[in-house]
Amino acid sequence: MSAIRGARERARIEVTAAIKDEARKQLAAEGASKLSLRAVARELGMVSSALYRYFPSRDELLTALIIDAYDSVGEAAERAHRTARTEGAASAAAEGATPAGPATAEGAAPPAPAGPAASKAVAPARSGVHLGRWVAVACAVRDWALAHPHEYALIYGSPVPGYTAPQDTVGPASRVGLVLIAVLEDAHREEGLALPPLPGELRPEAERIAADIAPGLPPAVAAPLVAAWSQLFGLLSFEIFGQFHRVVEAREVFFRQAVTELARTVGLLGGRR
Amino acid sequence: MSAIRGARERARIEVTAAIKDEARKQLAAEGASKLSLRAVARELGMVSSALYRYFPSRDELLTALIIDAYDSVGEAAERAHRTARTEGAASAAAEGATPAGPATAEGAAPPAPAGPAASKAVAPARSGVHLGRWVAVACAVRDWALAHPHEYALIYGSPVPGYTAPQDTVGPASRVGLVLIAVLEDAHREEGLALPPLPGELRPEAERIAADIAPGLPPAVAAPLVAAWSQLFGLLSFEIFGQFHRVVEAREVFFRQAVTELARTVGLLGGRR
DNA sequence: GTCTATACCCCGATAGAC
DNA sequence: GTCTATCGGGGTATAGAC
Repeated sequence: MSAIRGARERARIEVTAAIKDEARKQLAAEGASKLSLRAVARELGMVSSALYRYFPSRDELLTALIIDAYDSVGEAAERAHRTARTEGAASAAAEGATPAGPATAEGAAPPAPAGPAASKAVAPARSGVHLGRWVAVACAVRDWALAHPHEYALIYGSPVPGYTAPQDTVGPASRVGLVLIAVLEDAHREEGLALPPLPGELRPEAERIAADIAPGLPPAVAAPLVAAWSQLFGLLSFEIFGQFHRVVEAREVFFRQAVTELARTVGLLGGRR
Repeated sequence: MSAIRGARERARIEVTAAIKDEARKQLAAEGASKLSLRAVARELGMVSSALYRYFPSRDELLTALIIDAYDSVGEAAERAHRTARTEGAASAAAEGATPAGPATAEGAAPPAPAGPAASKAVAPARSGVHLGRWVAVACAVRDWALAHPHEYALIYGSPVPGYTAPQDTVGPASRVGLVLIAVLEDAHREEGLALPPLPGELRPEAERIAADIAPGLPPAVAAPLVAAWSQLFGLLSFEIFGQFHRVVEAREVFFRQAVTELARTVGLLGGRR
């Protein structure tokens, strides 16, 4: 009896997955606002009314796709973070503040550690470990976005008109942000952060943000972190949505550099101030 | 005879405008991918086939809307730039580097001019005039976006599936970027820029970008400028598309601060390095 | 849980009369 | 330039038999 129920449940799960897979394909071809249960059913060799046993409406299917997408990019970010935290622990420090792979600084001053005396061992204050994690997470998000542009558009592009995301999406939606917060919290605890100046008029808002989403971070960092979070996706959206067409060609190196500079705004790179 | 032709042309222009207005309304209600000639015609009391005399296809109507939107935001940016350039010439300098309105720094160090000796008159190098223009342009774009969220989504959100923008859109699409370039070129010429470091691996790309879009700027500034341009729209997209929901509350002050920091990445604020 | 059938909508695009 | 009529699609959602 429970075997039967088990089999049924398994079948149900498989069909549900097949529906979502096909729906993702259609997302690519037609866009979220034109996602159609009928077309999905047709492609699956089912009849449209059968789908209603799995998703009570088109919007519920859309919600499932949105949650899956947030979970997918969130998991990519978390995995990159875990990897960078273990394997990268020793190696990143050697790379210094520019974890950019083979060819490093050539014509310009390399990003220097905090103090005016830039000898490497002088202080543990800016090892580059956390910057490396920051860049690794950002690159993981970018890789995900390039591999899943339509799911990216679904969650970070224009909202689907007439559709309002239910509460279930907010948890998955915050996963990438939580990873960025974790990177900064580690850095704050272990090495300290180069606190950006916090103008007085922003102080109440910064304190509210810190209290709400990152109680472990100083307000002077929490507010810039939210800004950097959105700016990271600004870079990605312009690349994915084609605004960089005929403007930026060496996309990856451009991205790495921009994201490294972004790290400065949240105190991960030290420097002046 | 020419009077008749004039009247006809006027009527044609008026009807065309009415069609676009109604289409913009539908953009808000249904989204770009569902924009429908029939619905527009219905709402206008016309019959659908009549619209084909004005727009040969749905995509042509979409193109017209996209061009209008780019022109609209571009003009807003240009107007803000002009205004800041004339009226703000004297007043901005007095404000210093934080052109934020009434309540300025309270609890944090105010953004200081370049050198270690921070007395105001020591050098003309960082007057704040150009920073003021930068912020003014950014705020004008934001005001436009808040006033026209659906047109914003049309041009800076997910691309419309199955639609490819024709060449006619690229001119209007670049207007905002050109204003940002103009701000930096003025600053470069008049006061110099605090050149960000340019890692060697980014150098060829930076030189290409500078040559292509901003021959008047050093490559070390041109590349960060493109990044800042996309990041500016990252801030806007997150605000317009609702990602800041329950995260950022004091949107305007948050934006001004983020955009001011963005100015630092393009050498408009001076500071370390 | 899947099927057929159905009610009741939508769309882009064109032909041809006026 | 606007109309009617039409071709040939599309869609959500439900009822009721199996």
